[in-house]
Amino acid sequence: MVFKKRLDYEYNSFSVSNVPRAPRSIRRRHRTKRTVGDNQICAFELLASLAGKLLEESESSASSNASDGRNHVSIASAVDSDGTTENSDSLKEFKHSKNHAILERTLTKMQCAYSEQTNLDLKSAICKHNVAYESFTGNLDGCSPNFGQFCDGICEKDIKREREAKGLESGALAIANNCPLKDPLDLSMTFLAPVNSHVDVKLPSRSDSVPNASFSRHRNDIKLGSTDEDDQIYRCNKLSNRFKASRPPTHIEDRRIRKLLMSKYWKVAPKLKDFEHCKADGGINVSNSHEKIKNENKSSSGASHGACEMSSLLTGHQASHKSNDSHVKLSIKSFRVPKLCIEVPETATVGSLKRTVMDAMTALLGGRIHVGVLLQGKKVRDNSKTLSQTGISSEDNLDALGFTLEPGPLIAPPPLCYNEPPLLLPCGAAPQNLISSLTTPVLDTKIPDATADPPLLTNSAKAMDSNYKHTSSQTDILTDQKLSESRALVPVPAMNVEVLAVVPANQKIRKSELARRRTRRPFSVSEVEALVRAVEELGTGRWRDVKLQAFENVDHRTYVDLKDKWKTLVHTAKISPQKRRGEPVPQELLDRVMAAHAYWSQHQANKASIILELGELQTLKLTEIELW
DNA sequence: CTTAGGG
DNA sequence: CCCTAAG
Repeated sequence: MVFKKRLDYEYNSFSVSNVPRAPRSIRRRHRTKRTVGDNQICAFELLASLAGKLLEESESSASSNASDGRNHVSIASAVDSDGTTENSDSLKEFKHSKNHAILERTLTKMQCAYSEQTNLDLKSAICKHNVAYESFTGNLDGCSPNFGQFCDGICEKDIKREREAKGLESGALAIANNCPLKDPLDLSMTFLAPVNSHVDVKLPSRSDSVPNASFSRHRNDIKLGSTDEDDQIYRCNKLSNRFKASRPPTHIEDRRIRKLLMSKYWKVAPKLKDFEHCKADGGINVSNSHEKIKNENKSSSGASHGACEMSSLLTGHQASHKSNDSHVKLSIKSFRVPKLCIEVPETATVGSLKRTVMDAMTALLGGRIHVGVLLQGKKVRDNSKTLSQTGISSEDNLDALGFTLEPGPLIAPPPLCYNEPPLLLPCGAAPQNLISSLTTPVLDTKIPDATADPPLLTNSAKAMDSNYKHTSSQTDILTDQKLSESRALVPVPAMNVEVLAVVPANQKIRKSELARRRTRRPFSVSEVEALVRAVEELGTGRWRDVKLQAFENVDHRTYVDLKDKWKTLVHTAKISPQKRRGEPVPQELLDRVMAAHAYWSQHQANKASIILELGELQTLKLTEIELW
């Protein structure tokens, strides 16, 4: 190839190629240590994936699942708190998916159980079952990078510790945990997300309604576990094996996963109708049980009016009282996060699971969510009225005050968080994925740093094993579950159409972009300069080398990116300045681009012409000589 | 994995 | 930027 030819070519005692390529093996070794950023597949991606998968699954129905013998791990975060019988009905539907990992079964169980205690007091229910909550923060205001700000210490382990709402000053919406984390197997998940609402509220996650299962999150981690007292179904044996990661996940792996998810599960268009109605307190249901969703819809009651109530409901228990200074203080103790069922292949990595959950949650919370106010069950639509005029200041009415999370316009959630690793945790804590482990707290994985590779897939097999042991010792059900190959994550949104919009499943959303497209990162002039210099030296056929030489430590610039950029640079240089867009590239650089382009083009065609070329391309010549 | 190109 | 064929 051209490349080799160049190596052989010498002119005036210097080789054309100033940097001979090392043997592949060596180069590879070198590369292995390189990390590729962009691993953090944001929540939305996950969601998208889930949604797609879910939809597909729902159509293909459970039969396929059962028959193919594949096992999936399903995670449900909560059950509706307002005990309506529909829950039980819908829950039954879960049973058909026998192939699902125990977790799902557990969940089902829990749900059923839950339905029986519909009107359980939130507090009592939670405490009774020792459901623990941890919280993480998220930005409801459209997926801002802040989403990743999962602060430690946000967790509230005691209801009494709930902080007082700070009036209308804070724009944060917080979900706090009311119970101590007593059971390591908690599945509850709590969110602490800043929102634009002008009320600082704490919301216990939906877990409040799900006594048996909960997602708990420790320091940015969500733990999965079952608290089922009778049978600790949550067996991680198998799972642990599956999640073993012999090596850190590579960029490629991530992409593979994404590819799989995207290609396989996005094809089936979701039948939104099936999800049109959802419980008033509904949420995103990720599950492959189509029927279940239908049932829920059927039975759903309050959801019919308005797309809004469906998504999430700040569940009651808002304690409020009128202060002396005529301020209305509200303390929303719980915020229901819609049920979140996630199904992932047994072979999925922990990292992918984390991302899946993250995506699901992000999609849920990341959309343009609006806050609705309910008074006496009625929606207060007039934003201009004062609280007192509305009656919200009335002591009597405060108890009847409710908040809802309403899906905004059918707009894809802001992409911000997609690519920006949620890991940019301001808290200073090591960035971590939402869910650090499926098993016990022991699993907490360390996530290197925001810029490092996604920790998602970095769990060491060892750690996993140990964790698993821990878990398995308590339960062994998953043992016979063979989580076979996998399938992509299947998100099954079970909410109204509007809510669905929040999920990437909505076809109106550029699924591809939402799901996997990396964030656009325009090259800066300095980057272009570096690229040009490298290409001048190395030519246009050695992108890997260019990458190594000029962008070695810039993870988000792959050699393909560089190649593409060069392509565009050449194009840019050819078109009139008026047609150029973006940050203007100095003409000087463009000239060099053209020179190098012409130069290396010639070389490719005829290496012998290099002498002539050198004579003509002074800039290039100088650069090369200098480097040589 | 890299390259090279089309999308 | 993505995706893919090719090597």
